[in-house]
Amino acid sequence: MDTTQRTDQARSADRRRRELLEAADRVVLRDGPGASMNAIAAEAGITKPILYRHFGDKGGLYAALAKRHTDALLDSLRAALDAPAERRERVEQTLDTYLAAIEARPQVYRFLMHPSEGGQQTEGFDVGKHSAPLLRRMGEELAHVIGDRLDLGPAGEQLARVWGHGIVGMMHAAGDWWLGERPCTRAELVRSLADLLWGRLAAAGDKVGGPGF
Amino acid sequence: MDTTQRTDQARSADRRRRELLEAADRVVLRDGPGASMNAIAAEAGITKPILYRHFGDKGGLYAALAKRHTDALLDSLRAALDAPAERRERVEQTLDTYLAAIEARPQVYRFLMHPSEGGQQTEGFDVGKHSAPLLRRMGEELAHVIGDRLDLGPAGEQLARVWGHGIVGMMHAAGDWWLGERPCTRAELVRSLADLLWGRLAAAGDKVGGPGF
DNA sequence: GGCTAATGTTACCGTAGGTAACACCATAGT
DNA sequence: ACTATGGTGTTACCTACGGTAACATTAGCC
Repeated sequence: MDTTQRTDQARSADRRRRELLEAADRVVLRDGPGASMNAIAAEAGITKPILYRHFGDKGGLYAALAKRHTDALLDSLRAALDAPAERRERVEQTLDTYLAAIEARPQVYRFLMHPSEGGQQTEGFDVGKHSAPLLRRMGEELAHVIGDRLDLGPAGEQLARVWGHGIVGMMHAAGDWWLGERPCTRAELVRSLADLLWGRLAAAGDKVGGPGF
Repeated sequence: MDTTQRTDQARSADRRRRELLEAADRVVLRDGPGASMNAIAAEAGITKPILYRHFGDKGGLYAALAKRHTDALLDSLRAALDAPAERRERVEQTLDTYLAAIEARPQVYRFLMHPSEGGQQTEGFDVGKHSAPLLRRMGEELAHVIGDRLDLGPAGEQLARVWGHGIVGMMHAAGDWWLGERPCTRAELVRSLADLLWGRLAAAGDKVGGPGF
């Protein structure tokens, strides 16, 4: 039958695709985001044109690769965001989940955050099109949760989006810096960031003798 | 004399270097971060090897280019950070200064934030080495200001650093998203972010009937 | 058997980063 | 005046990578 045939083919192609993605994963984890298509093909035991048939171009491959990890991380974050606990606890859990993930697999993190892509064709200057999609997705996700659960008045929807992206950016930048310098434990970092979100910056006192802040 | 000679040569080389950087600037602003060394050389009216003699490699050129813009932006931010006003006002001024800068010249911003470099030589996986240096420098700068002026107790130094990088990340991510979607005015964005830093997330009430947050 | 289609290959192209080797021209030293 | 030096500039080349065209090979279906 036509449909079963197409289904079979699709299933086979999907399996192959998964295998290729796993090979690509290994190479990217080993060689970093600069991994070449040749290297990936070699790891998969095949040659370049096959990769191109499956993924179109390097951007396609990397997008597929990123989607897997992004989805996985987003699932973890959703779980933390939905845990039954009070707000502060939940915020800390979410921060910790993210930081634990990037700590456990810095290569994956680096790959996701530094796409280094951006086909430079004719487009005039599409800022925003090139930012790491993971950050955007996390920001939107968080915005959704905030907007759903918090009563923020008339402009609450917009406020939630700003906060979603802002908090994600805070988490990301702090995590990136922390991963590089390791100046404190993960728990301390989580506490510090939660303190920041809880307004401790605004509440802190000026240093005696200082010019004030 | 030897010294005067070397000074003369150095002065000439410096002038040339500045000219080359200005040409590179024009090309990068026109063609985006993917601008080729050939294109830059052509714009400067010379050929590639000269660029390489002056800057070593593309990373060197881009680093020099980035340093100019980064220094300029940091100066603006320092001014806002040092303005005579109360804390909230100063925070808003700083946020606004940054956002006005990226709004005025998105190409420069895009270039600074997306180095897209990372010479893929043998290095094993230096996470943090590849993050945009601008973010790091802004984070350190802010950390310094916070640590200098706020009384944050015994672990204040470390807290200030976390907050510095965190706040800069928040500003960056929110700005990046805002620049792409333009969902509100700059002033509204500034207010929303300042509200977030002032603990409004922690203070907001749960939505009626929701699962709480 | 013969058609189609997927899977695989080799061999190639264009472009970009980077370099080697050579030419030009000023100035300094003798 | 004649050379040596050092900066400026060139052409021509190498390598590596993304991407593609054209050609084998094998499997299933009529």
